[in-house]
Amino acid sequence: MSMPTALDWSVANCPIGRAMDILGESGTVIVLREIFNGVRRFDLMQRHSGLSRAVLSNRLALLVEHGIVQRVAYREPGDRERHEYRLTAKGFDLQPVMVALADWGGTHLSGPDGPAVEVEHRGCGARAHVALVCEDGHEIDRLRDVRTRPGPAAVPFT
Amino acid sequence: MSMPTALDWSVANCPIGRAMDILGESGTVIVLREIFNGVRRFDLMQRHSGLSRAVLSNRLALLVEHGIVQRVAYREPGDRERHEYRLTAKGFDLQPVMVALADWGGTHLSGPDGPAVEVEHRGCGARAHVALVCEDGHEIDRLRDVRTRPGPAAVPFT
DNA sequence: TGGCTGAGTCTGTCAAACAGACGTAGGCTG
DNA sequence: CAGCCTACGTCTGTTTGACAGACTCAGCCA
Repeated sequence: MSMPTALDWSVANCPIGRAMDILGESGTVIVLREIFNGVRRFDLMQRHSGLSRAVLSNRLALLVEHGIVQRVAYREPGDRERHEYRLTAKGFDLQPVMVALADWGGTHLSGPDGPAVEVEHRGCGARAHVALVCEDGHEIDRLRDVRTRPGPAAVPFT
Repeated sequence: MSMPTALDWSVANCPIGRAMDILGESGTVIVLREIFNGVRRFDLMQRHSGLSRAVLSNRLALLVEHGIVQRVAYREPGDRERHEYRLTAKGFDLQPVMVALADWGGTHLSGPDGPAVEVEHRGCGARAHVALVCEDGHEIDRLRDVRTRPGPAAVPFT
């Protein structure tokens, strides 16, 4: 075979697999959507997302455990101490994933009226979307110009 | 409240929610990873991904149903007719999602040796990653410069 | 004829999701 | 200070889904 591909490499430590171990749990991405949208408190998150309390509680614990969100105590005047959930830097780095999802969903899964949410460039006001760029700075507009290759930690597939 | 956010809008037709109705089923993204990596046949896909046959069968049917992959008949000489699974244009448009996931997983979930898979710009050979750009052509390097806003099909949240 | 391969389907068990009730801590109201 | 309200969970019983592994079936091959 002349073209080596990710075919021949073990999938045990694949970054997509590892990411999906966390994000693939049902509800995780929905929770992240709420937090990216500024919903930080349990109750509002539950009502807004429609997830059951048990699952929301579980997914928040999972995200905290992986350092994607952190649980922060705060106290509003005349109220008892509460906690809210905020993105860490690691969590914030998921923004391209979220925008890519919103982009695809808005393009391919919206009704005739268009998407219910858009992503905008703050200040400029234009719609933002994800693009592929390479480290030499080229913007890649033909997606087929991209392929996967084994990285430093690749292990052959048996 | 001076800052309108996606907070106040119904989530029923949210593009991320709709996307996750498909991609959030456990295994869907793993199947897509295999297909993006060029694995097109049931048996190899099953062995390579580690998914059970039943789930793989289900997820492929789901992806076909949503027009993300198509089932194509082919026949190798001296063999009976078989089928393989290929991305449609709609499926191919998921590439930014996959690259964003690989990017994040490679950065935040790899062992000390680095990621097992990288994405390269074919020809140029440099690593590719996702970036946010706005429709006026600005590259957005500070992610906080991006926010969500209600789109044309937004519905108030009660 | 019987075996092999690719591509699924079936079965029985076990984990997880759901709706909805319950618990609890602390402030507030009468 | 008794009882209520709110925010934030946990518990329970039912049902759905995942998993491993056996079974099926079609067609080529020896």
